Amino acid sequence: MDVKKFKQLYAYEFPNELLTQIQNRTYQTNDYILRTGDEIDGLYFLIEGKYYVSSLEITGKELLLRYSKRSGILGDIEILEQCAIQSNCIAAERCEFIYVPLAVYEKYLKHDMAFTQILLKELAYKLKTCTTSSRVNALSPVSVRLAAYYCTIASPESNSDYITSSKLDEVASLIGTTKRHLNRILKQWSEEGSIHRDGDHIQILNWERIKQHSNNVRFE
Amino acid sequence: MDVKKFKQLYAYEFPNELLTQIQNRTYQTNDYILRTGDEIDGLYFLIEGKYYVSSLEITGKELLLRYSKRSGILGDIEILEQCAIQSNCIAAERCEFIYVPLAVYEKYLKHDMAFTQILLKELAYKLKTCTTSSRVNALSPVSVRLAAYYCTIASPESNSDYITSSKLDEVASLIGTTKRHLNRILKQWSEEGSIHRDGDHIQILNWERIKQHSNNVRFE
DNA sequence: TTGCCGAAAGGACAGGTGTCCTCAACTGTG
DNA sequence: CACAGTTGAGGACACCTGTCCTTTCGGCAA
Repeated sequence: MDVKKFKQLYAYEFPNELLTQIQNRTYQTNDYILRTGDEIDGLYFLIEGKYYVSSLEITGKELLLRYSKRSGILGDIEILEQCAIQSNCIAAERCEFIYVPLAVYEKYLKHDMAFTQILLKELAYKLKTCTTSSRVNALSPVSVRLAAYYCTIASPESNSDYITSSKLDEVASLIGTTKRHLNRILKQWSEEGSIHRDGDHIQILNWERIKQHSNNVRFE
Repeated sequence: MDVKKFKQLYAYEFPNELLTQIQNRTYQTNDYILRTGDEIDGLYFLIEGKYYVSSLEITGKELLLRYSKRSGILGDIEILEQCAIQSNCIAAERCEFIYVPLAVYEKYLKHDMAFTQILLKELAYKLKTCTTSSRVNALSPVSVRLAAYYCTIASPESNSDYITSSKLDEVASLIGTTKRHLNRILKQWSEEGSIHRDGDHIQILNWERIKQHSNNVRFE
């Protein structure tokens, strides 16, 4: 149980009597953590890894809503609004969560001021970034969004200039466009020498240029 | 002081000793309630009227983020994230707010569980709708957004089929487009007989058709 | 090896949308 | 009344982007 890590990240210590009831949950890359429409069963606190949140359209299209690494909470909206899961939450890499069952929240933590403050902070943060990205998404052309996407997922620590194109198709739907269009943009970037395509991999040759394309937009 | 109204809407009663410190604030149509970049001074609880939240782009473009009537809180993100005001909040009609100075929140209400729960609920609700509209906005053509806009602002109670086009230009930037394009769409709707343009006013002749155009999207 | 199949890339085309510009109507001033 | 300035509508054009379709290529079975 990584409660130490949890304490570090969220500045909160669970009461001792609850320790037996909270769990560790681990997900591998591409695992679904939450699935749209399902019922929520508790709160998930990210303590390691990275995940993304995407939502399905009426039209079958998908849209990347948020990217989270280090400290991020899942299930909060659903529990507070008492609604079905709003979006798909998928592990972008191996993820570890501290899982608090809904019953534990309802019975104890709901009345715990310090804990409530964590949720409050998190929601405010999410809302702020959602607002930003809403704005940006609505007004940025695909090329900017794609560049922003690369800038976002390229963890500064991972030195690999290779971005495993986890299916170009997938990337496309994540930023709300089509593979066709991504190809167009990638071709253009290839021609200007900013990237090199190598089968399923895309090698960024000129990060500066890509950052420039991204226009400072990030999916945080 | 409309604390009764407040209690009704938010199911919370201020401690007696705070009653002298909270205020009533009234805004007329088109008044700015909050202005992007300013410092936040407190929490605003809507108890009467309607306002909208819009945000300015780097490019100078504007985008309608949210429309609120009955019960809506302003200033929460800013206070919790300790940041400058994120968006412009403007009265769409005469608005009344209960205003809680920042100091009062910090000193008393921050530690009040019931009050914190209100904020928590509100944030969850906002986040949920923001997520929805983000999705929708990113994938709906302007015609849908315009229809949705009309459907949203046309309060069911106001029988007037006239929508004061509070400057077509303004509407355009609010839904993230240009006046030119709105003209195109309005002309089309005119031709199909759904609306009638009459100077600065737009008369909706066929609400059903407009609702159809709106594709069930709303800016709530 | 040959041929079929599925995936990926890209060509062609159309529709949505922004920009720029022109024309017409309206307003205020002399 | 005449004229200049302002504002709104709409024409022309170009670009962004999605859809559909063709071509190419690698893998796999006969």
